[in-house]
Amino acid sequence: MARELRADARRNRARVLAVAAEVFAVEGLAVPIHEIARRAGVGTGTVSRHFPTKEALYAAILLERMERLTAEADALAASEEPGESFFRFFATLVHEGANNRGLAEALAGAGYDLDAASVEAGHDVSGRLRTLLAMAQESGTIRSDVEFADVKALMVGCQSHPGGSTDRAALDRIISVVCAGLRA
Amino acid sequence: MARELRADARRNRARVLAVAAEVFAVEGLAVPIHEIARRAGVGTGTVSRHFPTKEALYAAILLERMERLTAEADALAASEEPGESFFRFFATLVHEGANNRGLAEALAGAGYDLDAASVEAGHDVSGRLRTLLAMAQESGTIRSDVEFADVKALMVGCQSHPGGSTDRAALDRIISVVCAGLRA
DNA sequence: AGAGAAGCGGGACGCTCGTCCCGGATTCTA
DNA sequence: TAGAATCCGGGACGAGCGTCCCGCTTCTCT
Repeated sequence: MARELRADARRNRARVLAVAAEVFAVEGLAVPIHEIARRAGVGTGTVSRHFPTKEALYAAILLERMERLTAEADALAASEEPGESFFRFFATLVHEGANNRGLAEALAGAGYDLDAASVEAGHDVSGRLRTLLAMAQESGTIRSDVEFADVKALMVGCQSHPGGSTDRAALDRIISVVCAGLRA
Repeated sequence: MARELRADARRNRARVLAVAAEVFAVEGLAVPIHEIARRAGVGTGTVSRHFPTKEALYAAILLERMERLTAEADALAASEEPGESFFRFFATLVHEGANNRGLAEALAGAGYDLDAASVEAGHDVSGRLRTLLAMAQESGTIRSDVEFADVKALMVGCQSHPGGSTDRAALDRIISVVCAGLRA
């Protein structure tokens, strides 16, 4: 089943992936497929052959990014400071999402059911955040009454900060507000 | 220009307004006009005659609600505790938005340019929040480095809390987290 | 180099949604 | 109560989008 792809097909596939990653990051998941095809200099048929559905296209892009994020979370979970680990991962997610509208939308659940796919692939970003939260609460760093849904909502809010992709200071400021509020 | 509306026309207009208010609150601004017409027991033409565009329809609904909110903000601004006034108004907005998806989307700027219309009508909810924030910072209750955009982003986050329309405790909890974080 | 397979382009199709329009029904007025 | 003004219903139309398909091109392998 692992048929070799023809050389031009490989090239086109890579072009589409690169363009789509860029476009999704900057403009969100709502960009039309036609537009991605146009910018990649290919026909729409080429896109939909490599990625039968739109969901498949950004799953290919976002799952890779989620893999990196879960790896980072696992490293943090192994560290010795549960509280700081949570704050650090939270900040990472916010920054990542602010610079990648597509990812932010996916994490916010605004898109298709990408969450299920990521869980299945073992790249469950939300799950790691939940784990780190539990550890931080266990250690007494974070208010014990906050729930995971609260944290997720706050994360979505931070990511929605206008100009968050350019104004790094603003992002750090809003993160510090949230983290201060979460502290026990 | 103030031509009297025919009796059946008045009835239909009121039905459409009532149904639309309900539907927008529960399901957000994305519901099709056809669906609103169907639930109101009316043709789509009837809706679009009374409200030439979709934006006009929910402007008619949301502006009234925004009017109440700005009035409340003005009352709070006249009180003697700038800090608490801000927190109270913030909480009001979050609760209101959590129980009214359409309003939350409008405040988040997700919809059309309703903000401009509300400013023109003197029901500038965002503006009032900005004013209360400035007063609270002046009085030293709130960190002086936070900006209005930060507050707005946090508000959007709180409103996006899943099940915020049913779980009032969760809403109060996340609000308390944010307010604690904002304190100087 | 030539045959056959693999891939490409972009138009076609189906769907959803907002807006417009017109023949017919309803209400108002004299 | 009859004529005229007003309003209603819902189908038509156009725009935007995702997906599929087919005639043609390009690559690969011998």
